[in-house]
Amino acid sequence: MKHTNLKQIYTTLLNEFGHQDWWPADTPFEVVIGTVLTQQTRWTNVEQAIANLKEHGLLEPETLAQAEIELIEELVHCCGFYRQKASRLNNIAKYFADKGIENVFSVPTDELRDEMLSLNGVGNETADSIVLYAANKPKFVIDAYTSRIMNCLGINGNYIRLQELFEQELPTNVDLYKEYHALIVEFAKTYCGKKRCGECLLLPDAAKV
DNA sequence: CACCAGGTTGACC
DNA sequence: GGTCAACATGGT
Repeated sequence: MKHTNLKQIYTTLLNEFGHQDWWPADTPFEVVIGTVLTQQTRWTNVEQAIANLKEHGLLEPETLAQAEIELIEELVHCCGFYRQKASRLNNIAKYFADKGIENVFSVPTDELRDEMLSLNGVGNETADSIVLYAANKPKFVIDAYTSRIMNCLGINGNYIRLQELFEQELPTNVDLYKEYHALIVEFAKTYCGKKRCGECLLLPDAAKV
């Protein structure tokens, strides 16, 4: 079994890129909306869609839940997959409007994760992003970049396996989880293309123990 | 013009 | 458990 030095890698990334301070949003519910909109989509497009929703006062569970699907489709069109995203957002808004966002978030971490997973359009990464960045509970977010980098370092495994690896090797800390995931994304966007794998500045720190 | 983006789902093996 | 097409716009 291979080992990595995930703490060392974190330090390297932080020194290289500085604090990312994710997730950019005014409210927790805006984070929830963002997690769905950003699926397979550039963040600049998400910002536009969020601005559109905000203009129409649809960045709250109650109003978004009652909005016309056609209008939501129009506002999130720039994010792609706009039909499914519109209906999923509307459905998610109904869930939060019905339960109350404070109530939704005031359950134990794993319970919240399961609740989010039960919503259509919310898979592993989106559920964990909501748990971590909207509810401020400790769940390490794995994404395609993280998997790619770990594979690059010789660590393979499915989502849960990689998540357990990070959560076991790192101290349970919300701010650390937030910053680490953000740093991985910023690093990978520049240095780890799907086909390209440039000189990896992580390799020295990822050496086997 | 081809490829990719801060994925998820349902069908199938 | 894993793989795959479908979902769709916008940037390089």
